[in-house]
Formats: sequence, C-alpha cells, structure tokens
Amino acid sequence: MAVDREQVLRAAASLLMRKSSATMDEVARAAGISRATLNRQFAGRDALVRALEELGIAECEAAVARAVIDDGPAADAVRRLVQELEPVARQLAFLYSENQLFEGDKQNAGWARLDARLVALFRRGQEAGEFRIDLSPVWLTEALYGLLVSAAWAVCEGRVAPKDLSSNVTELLLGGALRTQK
Amino acid sequence: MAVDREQVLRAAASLLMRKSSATMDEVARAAGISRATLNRQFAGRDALVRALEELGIAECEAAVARAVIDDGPAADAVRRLVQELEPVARQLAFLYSENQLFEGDKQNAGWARLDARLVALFRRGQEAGEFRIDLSPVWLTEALYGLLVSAAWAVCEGRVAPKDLSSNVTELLLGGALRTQK
DNA sequence: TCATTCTGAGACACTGATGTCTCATTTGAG
DNA sequence: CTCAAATGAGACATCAGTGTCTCAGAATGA
Repeated sequence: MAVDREQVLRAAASLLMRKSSATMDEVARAAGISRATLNRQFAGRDALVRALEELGIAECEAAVARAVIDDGPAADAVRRLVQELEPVARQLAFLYSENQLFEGDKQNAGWARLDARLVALFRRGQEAGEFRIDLSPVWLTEALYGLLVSAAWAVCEGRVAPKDLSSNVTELLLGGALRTQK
Repeated sequence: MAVDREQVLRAAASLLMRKSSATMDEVARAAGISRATLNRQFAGRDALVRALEELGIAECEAAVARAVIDDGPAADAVRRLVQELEPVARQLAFLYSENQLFEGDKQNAGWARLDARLVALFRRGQEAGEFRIDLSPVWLTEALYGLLVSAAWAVCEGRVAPKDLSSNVTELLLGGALRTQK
C-alpha cells in the first residue's frame, strides 16, 4: 500500500497544469488512487495545492543548489540554473497560474527565499560587468520565471521541441533576439 | 440605463486577473451592477470569459494594426508593438492563466491570426539579418507573450514601476541581459 | 496463519455558486 | 408628463464539488 505521496503530487501537477479546474475526483483518478485516499493524504483541495507549492519550491531550491549559482561567471551560472530548472518548469507553470496562492497575506516564504537567490545572482552579474545595468535584477528574475513558464507551455502544446526548452530560455534571456557582434 | 458592456468587461478583467476564482456576484459588484443585470448581459460565466477573450483579441489586433509592424526595421516594429500592447497586458495576463480557453477543440481563431502576424514579424526580422536565426519565430512570439504577462504581474505586485513595463519587455526581448558592444 | 493497516467503492449531507424568476423602482425617450 | 424598457434586490430551486463516513476486500508484517 503506502501511497507514494510524491508520485501523487506529480500526477496532480501534470493534470492541474493542463486543467486547473480539475475535480478532486479527476486528480485522484489521474494519480491512480481513489478520492477517499486522496482526501486521507491531503485534507482538502487547498492542502493539495499548498503541498504542490511546497514541492515546487523545494525542487526549485534543489535546482538552485545544484547549479551552484554563486560560482564562476554569472552568465554560466544562469545557463546551469535554467538547465537544472527545466524539469520543474511544468510544475512552475501550474503554480504560476494559481494566483490564489498569492492573494492571501500568508504567502509561502519559500518564494521570497528563491527570489532573493536569483536577484543576488543577477546583481552579481551586473557588478561583475557581465549584465547590463539598465534592467533591474528584480525584473530579470521575473523574466526568467516568465520565460520558463512560457517555454513549458509552448512545449506542452507542441510548438517548441522539448530538447530546445532550456537553450531557448537561456539564449533569449541572456542574448536577446537581436544579432550582435560579440 | 444602457449598461456599458465594455466597461463591465474591463472591470471584470481587472478583478479576474487578481482573483480568477471570483464569484459572478463579486464580478457584478466590481462592475457596479447587479448580478441579475450581469446575467442579462452574459449568459453565464463561460459567456463572460469568452467575451473577455474576444475583447482581448480585438484589442491586441488593434494594437498590432496601430504598430504597423510590417513597416521599417523589425526591431523598431517590435518596440512599437510592445508599446501599443502595454495597455492590454493586464487582460492578457488574465487570459493567459485561463487555460480553460485552450482545452476545448473550439479555440478562438483570433489567437491563431495574432500568432501568425507576430511570427511573420520575427521571421521578417530574421530574413533581414536583424534577428538571430537560432531562435525560432514561434518561440520569439511565445517569449513576447510571456514577458508581457510577467511584466504585467510584476507591475501589479509593485515589483516593477509601471512606466518601465514596455521598455523592460522590449529591451530584454531584443537585447537580452548580457552587456554587448553593438 | 493471523492481525493490523490501508485502500477502494459507494452513500450521505453540506456547502457554495449558479441561473431563473418576480416585483418594485428607476431611467430615459417621446 | 407618460410610458416603456431596463435595473436592482431578493427569493428560489438546482447542481456540482466537497468532505466524511462505513464497510468489505487487499496488502503488509509478525
């Protein structure tokens, strides 16, 4: 028995990303368990979404850790980061559209921690002369999230090849669309 | 009397962007009308969202037309486009998270028309040697949407100044985060 | 083997949103 | 002013989703 809690969360994320209005019954069926068991694991839909958020944050933080973003050139750090973040992109896309998470006044502090890490990375790149200074680190952080989510959607709809996801995000974020002579 | 249908739609968009789970009653109150009248104007929540989508598409197409994206350098066309698209960004952000719109098999053809226009713009830029060719026009289009939505969110949460929205999107999309010698 | 624990299926009541209706009131045109 | 049209407020039934419960059956471990 022993329901694999994490597997349930992954199935839920996968379904909810495509259909955020999915029923608890649909979520349960997608996870291969019964609605009763789903309710035993997560006390209500809200708790499920919160757990999803918690898992997403944890995986993002793990990705940040693996990418060792404080070492070496900031541009390379961004490349590693996006690479590591790629598997989390789908879940991020769901959480991104779940703005219910951000309207309460008890937002998960994990996002602030993550933001701080990324903002620090971009600021480091600016201070090292790698990144332009007319775009604020906060905006660059938001843009990174946004591009990641957009790319996940595009892949999900078959408009972009999965293998191109990470390079697309990285190249656009760092280099932009214009041709430049480096 | 004569309820201003468009004003109702704008109020609904403004509310639904922040709280996509808002009740029809809340929407009505936000628009300054009664729930009965709201239901007289839009037969059900679904019809309301569809009308919102229709309005969003129309405004985007109007913005595209005003930006005359087929004239002059593609980069300048993108700048004009983002400038014109800025007022629609909030509504776009709502529609972007309303993935219910895209799961049915009767998607609004307006999106395809818009996509085609933008894809053509980026392709033109590539053929003119302005844009790099290792990022597909489809991806650049998705990235434009994504950055616009991210920026709208960032502004909405006070992380980015409203006046910087358009330049942030344009600069990042075209030039990227790296410092380059042009 | 037995006992414990967990699961699945179904039934149940409850809640909240929705759509519809009525009726008094207000608005605006003629 | 007069009247038709539209609005607001409220009541109402309906419905889908939810959370809880029970019970039988399966899995697990001693």
